[in-house]
Amino acid sequence: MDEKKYCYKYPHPSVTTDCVIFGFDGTRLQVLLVKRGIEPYKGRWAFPGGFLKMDESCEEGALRELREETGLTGAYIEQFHAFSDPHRDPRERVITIAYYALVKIQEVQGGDDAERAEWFALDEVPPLAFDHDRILREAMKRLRERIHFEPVGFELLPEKFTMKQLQNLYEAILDVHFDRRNFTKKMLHFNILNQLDETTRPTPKREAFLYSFNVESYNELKQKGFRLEF
Amino acid sequence: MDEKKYCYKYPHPSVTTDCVIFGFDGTRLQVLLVKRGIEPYKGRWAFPGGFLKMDESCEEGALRELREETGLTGAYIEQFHAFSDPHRDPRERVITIAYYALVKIQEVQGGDDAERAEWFALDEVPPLAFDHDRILREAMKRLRERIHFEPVGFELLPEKFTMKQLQNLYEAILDVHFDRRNFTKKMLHFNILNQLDETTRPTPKREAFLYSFNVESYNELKQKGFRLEF
DNA sequence: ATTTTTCGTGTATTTTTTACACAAAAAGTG
DNA sequence: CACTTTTTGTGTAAAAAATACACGAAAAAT
Repeated sequence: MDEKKYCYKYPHPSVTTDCVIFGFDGTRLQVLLVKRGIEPYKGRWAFPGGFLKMDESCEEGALRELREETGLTGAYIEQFHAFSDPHRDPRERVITIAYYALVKIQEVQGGDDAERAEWFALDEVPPLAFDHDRILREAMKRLRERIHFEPVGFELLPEKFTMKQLQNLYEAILDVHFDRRNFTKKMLHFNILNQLDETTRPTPKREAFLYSFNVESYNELKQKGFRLEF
Repeated sequence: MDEKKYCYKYPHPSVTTDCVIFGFDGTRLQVLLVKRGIEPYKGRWAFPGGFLKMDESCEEGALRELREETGLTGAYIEQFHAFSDPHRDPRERVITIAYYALVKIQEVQGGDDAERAEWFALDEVPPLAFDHDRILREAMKRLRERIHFEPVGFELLPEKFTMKQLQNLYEAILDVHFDRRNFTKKMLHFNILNQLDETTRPTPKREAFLYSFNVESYNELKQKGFRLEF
């Protein structure tokens, strides 16, 4: 029989963490999904996540699940919402604390013990398990706000990137279009980019300058309470 | 004996909601605290909150606790963070989903069955129970961000208010100072204010125009994805 | 009547945003 | 090799927004 040895005077909900993992392929935003191997929603795609242990904070739990299910370690994660509809899980009362992670997509491919994990472009995400469709919408909404206060590119782009990639990223997240020249001008004015001497090696057409983020300048700027305007 | 009849195969944390209630007295931001009547932290001030029931969402739970502990009904609340340090409550593992409420302070005074509730100006908040000091800091941080996307004055100011009150509110939340003339100009350009024919009745010195928010214009503007800039 | 406080208002200057076009680099084509 | 195609770097003029700033009028207190 399954022994139920943890007893309480009042009913307690289960608590899970789920993690929406964002990556950027240079053109489009992507999310990493895992295929569920068990009921409910067996065979459906979902965000990696699972039950919280009693001796870990939600952040620790989210990072652990990330590692276990996708092989990702030390990702940048940020909590964005707790989902608590009493019937969001058909089995029992489960509250999930949702995080989003920003990862460099090219550092994730391969090396994962989770073959069940797969990247999907945002506009090609299949119907998800549980209320994960809603979770994704909320994650996007939060990311869109976040980008005004933090240069999320730090986490999503490779060390070296072109101005076009950076612009593509902002356009993908905010779903807008910028004039190429004005975007460059504005971005450089923030003074948080290093223009490198190198250019793109496997050049597509004409080779472009590479940039990297200047963490020191960014932190300095942030101290003064600035905002990235777009 | 205290019967423990709710049993699970794995340990479950307790889940509570807590609510940081912001009000504005025309000059300063205030928060509503309740004095704890029981251990732990008996006699310390804390945010109203309590255990979540199994058949209610966190939002419902937060609103219920608000009503029970302060008499407030139908407040505007917004979830902002789940606090989950394994030792944040000395008794047992408790995860709290924290909300902030924005209320019209003048509609709250009196009428409360909770005499234990009291308003404190932000810079006069006493040391709080549990990790509520941290919760307050996070709530402020979130409110400060929120104000760039939503006119929080809708909820914090009375129906009719003066431009000075509105300016004081923005200054209190953002902790900055604006030029009176420039603030007025900018605010009116958003076109979400109705200038009323009335002026302040119990006039302090010279009477000032009263304004109200124009919800329709605001919603229109919001649809287009605008941002309040300050 | 005088003083004190708060209110409403406008303009000139600076800064930021926006719109916009051409020449050079590389690759692909035949 | 010439030619075409795609992508890159770059600057300027016009419009809009942000800023700095001062005085006269209304009301209350004395």
